[in-house]
Amino acid sequence: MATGRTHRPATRSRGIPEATVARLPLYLRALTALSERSVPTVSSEELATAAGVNSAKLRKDFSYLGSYGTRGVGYDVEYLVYQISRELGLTQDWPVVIVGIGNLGAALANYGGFASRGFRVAALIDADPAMAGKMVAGMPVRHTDELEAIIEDNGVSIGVIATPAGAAQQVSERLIAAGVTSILNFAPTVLSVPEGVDVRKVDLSIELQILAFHEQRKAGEGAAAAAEELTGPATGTGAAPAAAVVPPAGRAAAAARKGGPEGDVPAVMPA
Amino acid sequence: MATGRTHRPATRSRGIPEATVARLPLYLRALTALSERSVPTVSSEELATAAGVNSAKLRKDFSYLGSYGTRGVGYDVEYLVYQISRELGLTQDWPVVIVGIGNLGAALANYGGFASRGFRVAALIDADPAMAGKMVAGMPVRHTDELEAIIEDNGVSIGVIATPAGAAQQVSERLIAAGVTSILNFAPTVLSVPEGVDVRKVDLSIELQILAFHEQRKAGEGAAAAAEELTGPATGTGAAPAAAVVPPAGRAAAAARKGGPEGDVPAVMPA
DNA sequence: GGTTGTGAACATATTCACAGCA
DNA sequence: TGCTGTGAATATGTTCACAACC
Repeated sequence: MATGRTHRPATRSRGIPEATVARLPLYLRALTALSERSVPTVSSEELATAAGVNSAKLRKDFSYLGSYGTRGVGYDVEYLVYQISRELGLTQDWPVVIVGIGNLGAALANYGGFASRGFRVAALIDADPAMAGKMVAGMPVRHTDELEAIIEDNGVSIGVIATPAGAAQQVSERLIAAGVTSILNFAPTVLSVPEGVDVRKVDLSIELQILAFHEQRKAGEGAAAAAEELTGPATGTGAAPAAAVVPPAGRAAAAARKGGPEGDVPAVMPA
Repeated sequence: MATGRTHRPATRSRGIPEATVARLPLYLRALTALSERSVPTVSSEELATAAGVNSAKLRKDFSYLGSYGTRGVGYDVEYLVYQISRELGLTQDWPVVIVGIGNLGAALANYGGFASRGFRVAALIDADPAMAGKMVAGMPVRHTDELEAIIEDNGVSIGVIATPAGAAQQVSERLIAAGVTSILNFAPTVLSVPEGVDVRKVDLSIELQILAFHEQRKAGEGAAAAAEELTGPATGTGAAPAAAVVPPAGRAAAAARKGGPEGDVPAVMPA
């Protein structure tokens, strides 16, 4: 997901595991809710439930930050909120720009969670001259021509791309050239960026496809097992020399058998 | 991420690794682009570059699907498109409902990739009576009262939640009661759902926080290393009995030293 | 020669289970 | 007694490197 920042020596235990980092915001949200209800302390069990993880994982995650709990008691809510915020870099606030103010860009601009926790929308930018000057979420939309100036003037290091796929790569290049080093990409494209720039992507259709995969499994249950029988015992733990799951002759047959309900299934078979 | 579907025997090698499933849509997209350019075959190296992964990983991923390549040649693009589509369950089309037609819901409804690859928006649903009947993305918005009927009539098994956080849990319960078994949740809440229901979440502020974490690291570089010196050698591979990284006395000091630039840093320390 | 498919090595992440401390 | 913090065990994921094959 993150593109740059990959081949660090890894030895020397510096740094928190990526999987842990990805969960810290979850804990922070749960803790903030507790804090608002003035709950003073919380056990790993309770907090884990609220965050939707299991308690051993949570304790291990926290252990990477340091020993912030009290045995027999639990964690001090306020203190933990502070420590996690600090770890995530949310005690400073980060100006961000949103590029591409269509439906999605507007939704992001209006998103409350944006402004609250450490982030501030510095500018909304769109390539359409007709959009320039229009107010969205209480801010004027600015034209792409100003992109570089906006980033430099505001010291923006995080950019959000909500443009159509075709524009995303070029936008990312301009953002990076102007000083942005982290990008959140909503466009359905693989961005290619230089070493040291982090990219995270959010992709609706990928998420849906993953759900469809599991959904299909649920529906298939017995059917899938039956199909498996046809092709041999699926090589348990890999004992046999791993014959292809579907033998070459069976490929075309299997594909042909399955005439998709939609007309868009390619009928092309390999030569 | 996926909530249900966790404790399957795991033995017996059934199924494709989750990490692989998550990349299949990426490959599919890259392959579709090649297909549109009428490229007949592609090597693992080329395809991996297009999808933004490395080629060994891609080959291993494909090996879980079966032996679909030709040594010395590469993969047949059309054939692979078909195989991956089938594996993901995209040869059938999935009716989905979008609940919560605010800015985000509208953005999702308008999202092209939605309709194209195997998914069809069956209905847009909103709780606001004033929204009912309004046209969004060429479809009339329908009121929440109709939710159950819509799901049953259309055989919807995938629901997208784009409501405010407060409404999400209740909406998910109604969706599930009506027959939905997969949910894509855009609301910043942990949904609690019964066994067998898959939930994936997309959360803007989590993504931003993860970026901020890395961004802070970049800025801190030397500073972080220096801070580390103050607290001891960070227990290499865990030889010492793992003393707390910051000793109890140092905690308050460390926290106090770091006066956040913003005024919203909680000054509360644990008793 | 070129490229796949995959064991084996390595790396990361999760879970267990319990010692250690309040 | 209750709950944290963490080694050790396990599970999952990635990468290497090369035999098998076209």
